[in-house]
Amino acid sequence: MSPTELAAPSFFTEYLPHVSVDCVVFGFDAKGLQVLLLKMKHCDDWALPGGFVRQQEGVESAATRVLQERTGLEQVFLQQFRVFSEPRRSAANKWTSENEDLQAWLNQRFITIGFYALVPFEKVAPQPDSISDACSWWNLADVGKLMLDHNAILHSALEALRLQMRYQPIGYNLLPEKFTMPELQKLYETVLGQTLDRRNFQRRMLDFGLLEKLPERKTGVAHKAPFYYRFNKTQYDKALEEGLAGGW
Amino acid sequence: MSPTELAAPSFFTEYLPHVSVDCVVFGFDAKGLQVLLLKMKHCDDWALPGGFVRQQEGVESAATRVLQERTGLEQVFLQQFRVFSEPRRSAANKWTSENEDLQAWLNQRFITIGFYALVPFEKVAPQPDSISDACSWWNLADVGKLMLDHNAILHSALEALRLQMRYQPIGYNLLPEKFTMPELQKLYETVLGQTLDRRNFQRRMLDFGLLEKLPERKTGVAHKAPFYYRFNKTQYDKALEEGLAGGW
DNA sequence: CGCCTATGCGTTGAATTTACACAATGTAAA
DNA sequence: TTTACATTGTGTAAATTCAACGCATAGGCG
Repeated sequence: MSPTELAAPSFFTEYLPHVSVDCVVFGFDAKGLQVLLLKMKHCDDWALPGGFVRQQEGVESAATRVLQERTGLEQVFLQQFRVFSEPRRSAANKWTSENEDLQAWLNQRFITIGFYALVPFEKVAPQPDSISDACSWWNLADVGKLMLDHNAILHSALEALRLQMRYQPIGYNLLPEKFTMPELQKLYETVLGQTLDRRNFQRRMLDFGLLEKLPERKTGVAHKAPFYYRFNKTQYDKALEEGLAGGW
Repeated sequence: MSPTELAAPSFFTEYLPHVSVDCVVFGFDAKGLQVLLLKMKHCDDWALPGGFVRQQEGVESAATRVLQERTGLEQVFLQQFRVFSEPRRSAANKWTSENEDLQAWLNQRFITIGFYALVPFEKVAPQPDSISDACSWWNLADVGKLMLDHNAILHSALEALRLQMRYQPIGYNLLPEKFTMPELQKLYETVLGQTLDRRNFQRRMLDFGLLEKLPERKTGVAHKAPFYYRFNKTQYDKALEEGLAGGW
């Protein structure tokens, strides 16, 4: 081996061994709740976007980096929710690659730190990574069998998100800056998986004191045009810190 | 090196590198909420009980093993709540030991998975580990500066516990099998850090349907003797699964 | 220009939460 | 023994919150 080969960058020197991060990226559009998935090379499975932790970074940075690379977004709402570490979860790893370093890296046992992210659907430009050949949104209801235990991770993320909604507001990261009350309600109904009374929902949301009603109405819409609202970021962040009162 | 030395057990072959678990063990007695801490050798700091993850075990098993070794308890309520991974959190590691293997191991960068545990105070037999020379309960209010970022971990665990109380019952793992309503209330007040109305508390707890009133009263107590209660384990576990209604 | 659908705003009764009142019990002091 | 006192058991009324529903209005569409 030549010195240059010895000095060649390796996954084993760049990243912490045995540790990965996986991100459940939620987006929201008219069709409902969407999840960002990667189509893995050399196999039919889709997988959650994931990555590894550099020798000198924290897991949040690693997840932020993954998110930036897959979505192009700099600022995302990111929340770690659980570690998945059963030894057998990695047992199915049977990667083959011309790159021996990569192959050995991927066939390690991994413990993975699960994050969920809430991102503005329409601002995302999905980008596959080096071991996948596609990256795209999937409607939550259409997601099939995923790689390894990624179905369990996805399911767990949704549970964590539903729990979070009980005491923290959501929406700032999932909706465009201006949105209507029916759109906000649709978001809540979709994530919670239940319908809510239109009038009680509106009263409750307004009572939280996070919304600012704009003077303009949505245009080009059939029937009565709803007003636009936007979040008061100051109040919103305060509610994230201190929590909301009740919950659904 | 002889073959036997090569085959000698090493932390690096037994455990996953860079990964640790730390446990915030909560107990409860008449003096309030207690935390189990270890006095580290060769330094004045106290620390949370922690350990490492074997090559073929999950992080929950690792934490359970740590708990078993420090408390003697087999069955404990254990909940992972966050990963602590800032690179600089390990920067303060300056362990020295005659055991070079151990020294190199301890001076790695670690990401640690935080767990909190709820245990029956009076059944615990605290046992120090190999790198500590004492293991004992501390009243939460008396805890001073801990090793590394363990103060932050402890604080974060308490926050997670308070959050959990909003939608899940606690007490089964923190109280003796038979307990009085004032004892249960004291537990809630201590963890939440606020006083609660005695009569409303009782009504609410009973309405949850988790308690069974026993025909006996506490004896040897000044003033009116309160009845004993115990948890209905079936209902309790159901509530852990499905969550409670409201919250404080 | 009326029809239909969805929004804005409001009302009412039920359910829950909160704040107290009062009797009962057992210890300890008078 | 009696009395005082602290604490528990049970109940109730007011206040607040929650849930279900009514109705007028706006705006596109035939």
